[in-house]
Amino acid sequence: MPDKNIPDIVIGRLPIYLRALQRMLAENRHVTSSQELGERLGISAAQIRKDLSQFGEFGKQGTGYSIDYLAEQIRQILNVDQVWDIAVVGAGDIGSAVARYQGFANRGMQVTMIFDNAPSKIGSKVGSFTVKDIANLESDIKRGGVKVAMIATPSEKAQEVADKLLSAGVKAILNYAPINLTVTDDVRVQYIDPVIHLQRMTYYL
Amino acid sequence: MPDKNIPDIVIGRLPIYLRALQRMLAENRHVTSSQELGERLGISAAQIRKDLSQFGEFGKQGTGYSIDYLAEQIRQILNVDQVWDIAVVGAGDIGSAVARYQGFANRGMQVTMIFDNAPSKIGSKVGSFTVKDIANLESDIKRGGVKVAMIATPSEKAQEVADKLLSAGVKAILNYAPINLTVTDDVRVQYIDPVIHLQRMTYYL
DNA sequence: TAGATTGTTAATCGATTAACAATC
DNA sequence: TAGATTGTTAATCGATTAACAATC
Repeated sequence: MPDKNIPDIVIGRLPIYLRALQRMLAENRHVTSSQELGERLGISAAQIRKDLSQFGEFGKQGTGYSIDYLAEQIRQILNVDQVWDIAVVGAGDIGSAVARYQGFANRGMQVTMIFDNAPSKIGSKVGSFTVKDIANLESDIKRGGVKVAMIATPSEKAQEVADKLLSAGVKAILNYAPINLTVTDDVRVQYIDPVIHLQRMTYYL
Repeated sequence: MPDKNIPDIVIGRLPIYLRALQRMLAENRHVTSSQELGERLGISAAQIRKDLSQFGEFGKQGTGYSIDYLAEQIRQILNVDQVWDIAVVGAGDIGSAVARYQGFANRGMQVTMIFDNAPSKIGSKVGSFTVKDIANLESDIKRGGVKVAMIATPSEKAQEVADKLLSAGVKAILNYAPINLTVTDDVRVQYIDPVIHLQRMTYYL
């Protein structure tokens, strides 16, 4: 069954499973079980088995899952058995940190370009990248065939940037600006706002 | 009813509502409705009314919600009508970006200290902060009465840092290291890993 | 008053868990 | 074989939505 409309909440857990599996591999582990994985992640074993069963049968009764094999299967499901090029828009503190971030390696992502609109930044170096002029955003992204972008501009510019990204063909946006974006429904948006996470915790303090 | 065990998923939406309300205020708006808010956020009006009704009656039939008043109520619920001091651990790209981040202002959070273990960084400046020695983490955090921290260290150090934070009395941790933390259950943890968000989107591409 | 929108109830929908036969 | 763990079904649990009386 290639695609029987999997709940998005299940898709959301797959990257978590994958990250844990890659961590286990780094610890030189080769086999795991839904129970062990669940304990590490604070998720029930039944839920992990149910989630995985949406996509196929990846385990063996009695022994569990081959970590290598399961990781590879999840990578294929998530389309991260390839490497996605990412454009970063905004070369301030956050954009620069993200462009230099080492954590994309081996996880199917790589930053390939970074844009800003400030003359003082255009042409300067951020890590190994030369900051590009945001005026060329659409043509550069189109030429590069880039489908994934991260917005790290001030809130006021974020929607405008998003509109340009869409017309350049971007289909997935990770938005660091603390504002909701309006996009066409063939485009995915995810949000990272540390304050949202922090406020969610202070309720309990 | 001060506390009838509100679902965590409801708590998780309150910061989103608050952010949208503050945005509306910045646009000089003074009244809104569950319908308008829902359209902006992609959430049903019924859900917003249901969520809010868990905490009290904040609206007026026929006219909707006073944005100012509702924002203030949500701030009180989330305990962000005060300002929480935050300790940042790790003065690399991410820790430095977070320490300098302007987005905490008026949202109940402020960074007050940043730590690292590298002699080359200790004593140097990150924004207006002088990087402190991680060796003094426990005593500095205890003395400051800090309850909220962000971890921006390499994955290998994150659990060790978390342990120290707990013994220093920290009760809420926002973890940027791509690894699951184990903590006692009086402590809240939230995670930010851009790759998790990106992989969640590439499934659909 | 007429129109609009809340707060809340009941119905629906969807997600999680428990349990177990199958089988490695 | 005996023990362990999967994949899956059915039962439970919880969250969302629809609908509407109350009322501004």
